[in-house]
Amino acid sequence: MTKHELPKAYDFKSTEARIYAMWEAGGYFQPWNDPNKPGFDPSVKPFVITIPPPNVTGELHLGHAMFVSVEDLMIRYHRMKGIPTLWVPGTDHAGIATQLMVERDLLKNEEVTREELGREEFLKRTWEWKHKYGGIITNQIRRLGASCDWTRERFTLDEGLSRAVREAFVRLYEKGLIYRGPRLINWSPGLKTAVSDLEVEYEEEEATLYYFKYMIKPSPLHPSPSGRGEGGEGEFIPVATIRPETILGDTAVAVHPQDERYKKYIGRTAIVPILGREIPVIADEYVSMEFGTGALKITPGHDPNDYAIAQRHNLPVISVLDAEAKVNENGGKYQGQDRFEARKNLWADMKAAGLVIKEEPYRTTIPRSQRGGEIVEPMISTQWFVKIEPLAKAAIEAVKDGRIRIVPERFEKVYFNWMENIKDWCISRQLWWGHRIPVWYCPEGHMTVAREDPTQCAACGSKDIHQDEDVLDTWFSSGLWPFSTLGWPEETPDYKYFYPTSYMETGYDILFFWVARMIMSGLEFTGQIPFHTVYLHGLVRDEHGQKMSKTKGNVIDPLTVMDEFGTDALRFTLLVGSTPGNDMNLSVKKVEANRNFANKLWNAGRFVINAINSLIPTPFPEGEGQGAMADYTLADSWIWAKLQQLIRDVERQFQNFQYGQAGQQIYDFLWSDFADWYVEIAKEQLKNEATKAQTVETLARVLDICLRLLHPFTPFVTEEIWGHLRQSILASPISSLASDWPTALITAKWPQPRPPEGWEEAKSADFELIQEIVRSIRNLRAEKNVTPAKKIAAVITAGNQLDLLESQKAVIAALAGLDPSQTTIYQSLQEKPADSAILVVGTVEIYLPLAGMVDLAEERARLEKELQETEAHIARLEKLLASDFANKAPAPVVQKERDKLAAYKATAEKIKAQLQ
RNA sequence: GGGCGCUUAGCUCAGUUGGUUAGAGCGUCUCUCUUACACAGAGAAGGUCAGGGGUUCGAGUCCCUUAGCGCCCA
Repeated sequence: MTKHELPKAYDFKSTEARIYAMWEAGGYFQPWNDPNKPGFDPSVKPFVITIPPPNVTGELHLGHAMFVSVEDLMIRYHRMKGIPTLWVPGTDHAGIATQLMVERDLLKNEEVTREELGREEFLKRTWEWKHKYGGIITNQIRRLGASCDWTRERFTLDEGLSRAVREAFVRLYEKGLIYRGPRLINWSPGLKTAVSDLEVEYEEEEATLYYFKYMIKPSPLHPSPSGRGEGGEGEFIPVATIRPETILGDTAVAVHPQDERYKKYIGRTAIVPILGREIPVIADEYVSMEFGTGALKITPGHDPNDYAIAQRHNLPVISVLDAEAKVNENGGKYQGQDRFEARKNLWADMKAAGLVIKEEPYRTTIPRSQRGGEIVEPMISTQWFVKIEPLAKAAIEAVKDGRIRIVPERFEKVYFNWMENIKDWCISRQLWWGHRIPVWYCPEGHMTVAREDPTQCAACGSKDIHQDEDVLDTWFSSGLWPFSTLGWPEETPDYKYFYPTSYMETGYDILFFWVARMIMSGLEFTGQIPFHTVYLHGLVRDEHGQKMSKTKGNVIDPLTVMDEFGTDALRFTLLVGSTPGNDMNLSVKKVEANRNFANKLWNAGRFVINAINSLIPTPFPEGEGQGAMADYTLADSWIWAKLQQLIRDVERQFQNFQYGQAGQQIYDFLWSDFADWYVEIAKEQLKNEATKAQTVETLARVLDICLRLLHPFTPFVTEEIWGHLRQSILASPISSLASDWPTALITAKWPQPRPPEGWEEAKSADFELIQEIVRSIRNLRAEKNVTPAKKIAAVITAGNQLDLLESQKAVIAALAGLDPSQTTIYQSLQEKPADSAILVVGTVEIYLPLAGMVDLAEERARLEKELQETEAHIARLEKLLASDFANKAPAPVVQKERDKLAAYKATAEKIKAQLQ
């Protein structure tokens, strides 16, 4: 038996990797009830989370650290409760991000573009890239302590998941819920692909509003007001636009039907500047008379609102831009020019032609690509879409009827609002990295949509078929994640047992991207909800609430933080500093404080372990130290009662998703109650052979439970200490204490509260009196600058608390720095000691003879001040109790106030007597 | 324009069925290297809980309203 000394400070660097390897090797991350193994019991309900898959080529940021911390906490909690627990890890292929990264790399290192390389070669390179860098993020997630089942790790481009994607696509197609056609979509000219509505971000920016004349074609039917010429010469409608280049695609000018200024032009013909194309002037209620000039140019090919108007009026749709956002053949002499160049040139030409009215600065929202950052161009393009309404309807229902609960609840409203206004989802992307759309075309124009790659056209049998060039939106595959990772569409044992999953935990910023789509897909494809609870955490910001960004330079790298303070410190900070759905501000200072907490825990552990090791290895008599209350000291009883309350509180907080609150309470208990009070008293109790054994046992039990409660928050340090604790106990006379403990804390049982036994309140009240006495003495010592090392004498009158104080004399003396041999306790005194400072705590009076340090006048002043405060309380409480409060408030509440009043009155009496 | 959130100590934040002296960490000030821990211990200062109104015996907590900040959707 070796009892090597533990280091003075917790060394996370030498601990974390070793502990993680131990867990993984021990198979602890796998569910104990596994449908693929013998002895499986299908009747036991599992707890399951599928990880929100990070980008395979991504690197760890605080968003990852947050979700891993929260999910690992949920998983560890349920695992310790004895529930078969599965956390499925994995990554997604992140079509755009990954493709961009590989393209950039190719250009830099080999000076080739993907087009030069060709699709097949490019994909080969991208897979190479994935194999090389794909493990980075998962290893970083391991570093966070994630207890996920790595044997079930998935990737969205895996064979199985690809089959799921195909199955999903084909099923939707067969149901008529997928269609292909030209529609106005968001085009990213930088990425040269369509993106979905969600991938466009709108930001208010400085822009220019260009005012110009839409000339009305002269007409003999409408004589000119000036009376000159054939009529109408020089007439125009003033129009304003942010994007003059779209003039090239105008197919109408619209005015409000009631607008007196322009009514007369309705039905006439306007002339597109420079191009000279003739277009109608139409009336539409949509036009706002107040905005701009009150007249609107209609460009259905490049504006969603205009597109809607065009559909109402059967206007033609003209596209004037190509895939790179350069003007196409419809743009006349501007063909080939970039959209912004064309804007400049066209405007100059219009100016020359006298069509320009003015320009003015204007603030407006500009749509930008979430990925590339360039201005997104609404364009007509042939794409694949999911007809989303029927899916959304079912998804709304699932939340409305409570089958799915969103935490915090307010996000249900956000969810409904989005779902109810949802638009068809553009799922095709003009990328190469992703799931290629399973549709083949033949020269006859037939489409073959198939689960397996076909060899001929399903309609005409032509062998001359080619697959659609596009791939699917990455979110299409991640929407299937909760079930595709479990084997769907196969009815695998995993799928049958672990699906539906339990929680979906992620940031609120991807409620729509993911959670909504997962719910829709889950209901559609599996006929079941994919999870019953959605827990949304907030975003991590810097310490002043600013969004972290590279340009601001305020990014906190979780890896750096972990290097400096340890994983547990970071996890604890993220978990305790946040509340569900609310953003949190993270500062390195906080992480440092929690590093200190881990160290505090470590040292409390060290103390307990040393105490256990100091026990003489002779077993106690049978039955001793097994809960015979009479043997326990007041402090033992108190800490035990406090601990039971803590277990109850923490359990309640976990049930309500109040993890931060739970963590805070454990922190407070460990530091303030256990370390500051109980451990200090234990030091005294350990000196006494009569109380030593029970003290060691209490220390061990309380620490054990603390470690268990804390384990989901700070898994490494707790596992490490618990291991040492267990070893020490097993090698000690109290070995029976740990006889049913497993070998690792990760699977130790979650503490169960004991029902209160009735004595708790009285013991706690007694102990609190002792605490108050100690505090008041310490307070006075500090005030009088008595050095901590100096032991002083005391005379205490205890009144009816004589027995209590006698029994706690050693405790009071030790904690307050009294000399026990010079500390005397009486029920009452005829004559009060001279030259003493006097403290009054309820009915207890404490005389501290501080020769030479007590100034009588000063003492009087101090007591008078105390009396004043006490009397203020008495006055307040008497007023309160004389009011309606006494009749209307619940009896226990009133009684509590009455008791307080009585205590204050007693104190006041004592002080008054002292002042006489 | 619609919706949501936030505003509590110098800073960052807790405070979920309303219970009457509002808490923590960091920072500040005193004292102490007391044999678990100076990544610590003991003590102190610091808040009319954004403003106004209401409900209630009682409001940081519930309702209305104003202001500032932030987010989402259009």
